[in-house]
Amino acid sequence: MFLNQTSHYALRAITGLVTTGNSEPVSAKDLARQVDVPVHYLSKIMRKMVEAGYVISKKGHGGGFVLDVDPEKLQIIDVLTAAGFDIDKQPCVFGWETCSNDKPCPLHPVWKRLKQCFNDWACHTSFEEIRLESAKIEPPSVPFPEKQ
Amino acid sequence: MFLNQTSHYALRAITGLVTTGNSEPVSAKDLARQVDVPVHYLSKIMRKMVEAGYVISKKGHGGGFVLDVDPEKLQIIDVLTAAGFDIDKQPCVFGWETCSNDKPCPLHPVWKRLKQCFNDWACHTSFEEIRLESAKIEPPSVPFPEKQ
DNA sequence: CTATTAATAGATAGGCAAGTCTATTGAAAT
DNA sequence: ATTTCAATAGACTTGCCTATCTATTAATAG
Repeated sequence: MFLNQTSHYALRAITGLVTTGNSEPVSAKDLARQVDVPVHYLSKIMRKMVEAGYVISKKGHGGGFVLDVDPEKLQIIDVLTAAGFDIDKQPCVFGWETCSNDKPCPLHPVWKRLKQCFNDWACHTSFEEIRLESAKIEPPSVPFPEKQ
Repeated sequence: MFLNQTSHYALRAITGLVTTGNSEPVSAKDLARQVDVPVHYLSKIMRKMVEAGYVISKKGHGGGFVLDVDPEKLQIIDVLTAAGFDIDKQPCVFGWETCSNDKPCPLHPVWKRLKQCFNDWACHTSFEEIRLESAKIEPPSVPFPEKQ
């Protein structure tokens, strides 16, 4: 639910980098397989992460992507924003152009509560937390079946 | 943000019915104009609301839709569900088929928190509350400009 | 009865996000 | 130098949700 495919993929990709926690570059190909995202599509998304400064990309032989931030300092909202998500740009449930706190649509107060709740989650969940939580987790027996 | 167009429209439509609070049928045409949703599309959505038993439809001259529940008893989740939304069917961020509390994906614990938060909101917000909140609100000077 | 209003059903079309393909650039290894 | 690996760029295609259109059914008014 929520968010679009691109945002999901972005979260997956960064989670992938964070949990492998390697200083060696991970190629788009490998990362794509690990987090189950189409390679070329992932590349595009990773470009955005690079532009946002969360990841460094190395071209050529042995190249790939390396995380370039302390997972402690990286919140979910950062990745979503880099992927193009903007909570403030999200129109209210009614399509009123003028909808705002001053001129709210009928669902505004209620909708605002949900937004607030989402925002808290996105702003206060770091990838360090995700790393720690996922460390407890055993991956499924065949995590990402090789595609031929 | 969140949810799809259909869910948004459903919330708008029911909000429209609740806030006019009339026992007279409101035609799809009028409701469509009021809440700014394409008529035919709205009709399809309203069908679902009828099937769920939240609305009664009257055909023919003077017909339309009438709310058939106490707004107090109608929660946002009910309308979303009737519109086809199912929070449990929503796949986790990683596409793992097996993802569950037992075999969670790396983002599962964190994602679960968001779902919980959404769920609380959807289950504990009634249309009576929406009605009350929206009663305080003045609609924009030209709420829904007539289309010609 | 007939005309008119309105919901319903199903088929069809549109638009945009998602995904793919091809070519290019860049870096390392041999 | 040359080959090979890998990111980048951008054009192109696909698929699905959204929206529209047409015909049908149903109910009320006169």
